[in-house]
Amino acid sequence: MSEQGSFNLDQAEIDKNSVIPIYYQLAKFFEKQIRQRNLLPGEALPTETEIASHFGISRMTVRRAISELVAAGMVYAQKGKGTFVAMPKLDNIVFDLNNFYEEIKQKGMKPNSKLLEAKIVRSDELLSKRLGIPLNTRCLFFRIVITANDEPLAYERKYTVYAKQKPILESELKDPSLSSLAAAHSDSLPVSSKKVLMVSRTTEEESLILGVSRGTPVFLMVQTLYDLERKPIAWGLSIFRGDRYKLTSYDGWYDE
Amino acid sequence: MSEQGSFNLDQAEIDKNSVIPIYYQLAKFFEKQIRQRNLLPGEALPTETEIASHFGISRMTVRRAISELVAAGMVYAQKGKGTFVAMPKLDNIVFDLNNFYEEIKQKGMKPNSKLLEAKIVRSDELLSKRLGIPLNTRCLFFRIVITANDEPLAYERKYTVYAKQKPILESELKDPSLSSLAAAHSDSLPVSSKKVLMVSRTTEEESLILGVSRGTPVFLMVQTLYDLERKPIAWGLSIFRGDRYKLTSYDGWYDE
DNA sequence: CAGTGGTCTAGACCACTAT
DNA sequence: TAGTGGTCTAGACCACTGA
Repeated sequence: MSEQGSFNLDQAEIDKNSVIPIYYQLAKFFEKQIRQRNLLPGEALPTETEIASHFGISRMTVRRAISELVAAGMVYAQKGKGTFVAMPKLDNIVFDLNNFYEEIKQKGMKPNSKLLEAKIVRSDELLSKRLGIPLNTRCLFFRIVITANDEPLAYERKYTVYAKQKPILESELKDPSLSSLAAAHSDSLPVSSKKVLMVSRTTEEESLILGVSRGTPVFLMVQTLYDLERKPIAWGLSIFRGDRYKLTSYDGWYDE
Repeated sequence: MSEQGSFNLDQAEIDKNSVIPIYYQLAKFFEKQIRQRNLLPGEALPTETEIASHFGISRMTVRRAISELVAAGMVYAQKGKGTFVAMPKLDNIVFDLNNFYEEIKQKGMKPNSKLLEAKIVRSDELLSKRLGIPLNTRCLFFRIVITANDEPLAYERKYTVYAKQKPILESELKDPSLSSLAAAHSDSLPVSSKKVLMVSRTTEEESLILGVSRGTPVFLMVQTLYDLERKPIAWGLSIFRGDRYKLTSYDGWYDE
């Protein structure tokens, strides 16, 4: 008796001779069944032995498939009971602004970054404190504006210790990630990072560069990079226009 | 010849008769070695067969251990070459404000939430549009202030369709998550969620409630919950004081 | 070519759950 | 007790890498 809603193992098309691994095909099958609501939250999946014998595959392969779903948070397993479709976690608040460029592109806009300034500076008291370095240490200083369709979106200022005498390459400006800059120009490798997101208002300078009126609300992100010895080696400050930028996060399995 | 830095398989204390699974002990061992910098980014782990024979365990068990590290992003495997310690991803910008209460507690403060108002309203045009319901539908309306050490931190307004006639319980206010409210009071189950984080300035009302001057920059989070048919069933708006709240994100493996 | 990780099998024993 | 998921084994074959 396997009548859980409209779910049926026979709907699965598992090709044992495919180049695509069996466990992957199987995981995708269950994922699809859950997304299409043929398996509803709380319902039980067939048992591992049942699935294995149905497809004539090893139980270990079935387990590999199910563990993918467990990792994705779509099902949970209970020892001695069975495996069940999970309730989507809807109160996870996770904002991801990984692909700044990608996000802009996805909105059909043309991202670009413009270097305003790049120079070697001697660290003043504040910078020395932030980077944990002696006064007057040589540092690389960058100012960058990120635009979408030629409209300024973000303004970034970044500092990193300038130990090597390597020149600053044009290519480094295309995707101005602080960690690659620090890796290239500082003495040591960045291995950990701290980022803080705050709200703020634009200063006079920021307003001019972003083309907004003074005091406009903005996202302010401060990033500090550390080396193996837990010493800061780079520091950056990014201002994102609040009237143009927002973070979006989706939860749940039902996209359509 | 196994002389990768100060790393040595003999340092591992694997108890094959422990209740703790072997793969778990092994994964923790490698994790520790990486965190303690005995294995550095780019360095190779011993091969799977080497590890297996060293401890007298099956290669599958070794693979299970390593797959934990791969999932954690600490190592990556290359077919035909070997398994290597990864570079920490430092430009992932992932902000997580899951445990609002926990975060406040961790700072040694006393979190609390106070119900300002809870009533049944008839949906006006705007709310009807947001929730995709007819005009004048009965909705549950909440207003909550979250405080830390009696200082207001956030102000939340939440709406959900009020289909059942269940009374509003006091306990529902302790951890006022929109999804549990919607599950309890609307007709259907929330299965997906959209959250948008923006910056804004306080209105007159918000300023009074949060005890800040008008126009103070704030985080503004809007959450919409959807049911299985992709219809919105709840809507909430949260204002976080920008002068008291910030989002922090750490990357990398080296905590100390 | 030998060595690596990726997949898969057909068993096994265990702890746990429900009856 | 019977059935479940969790762990583990000792093999196997494959595709890929580098010399």
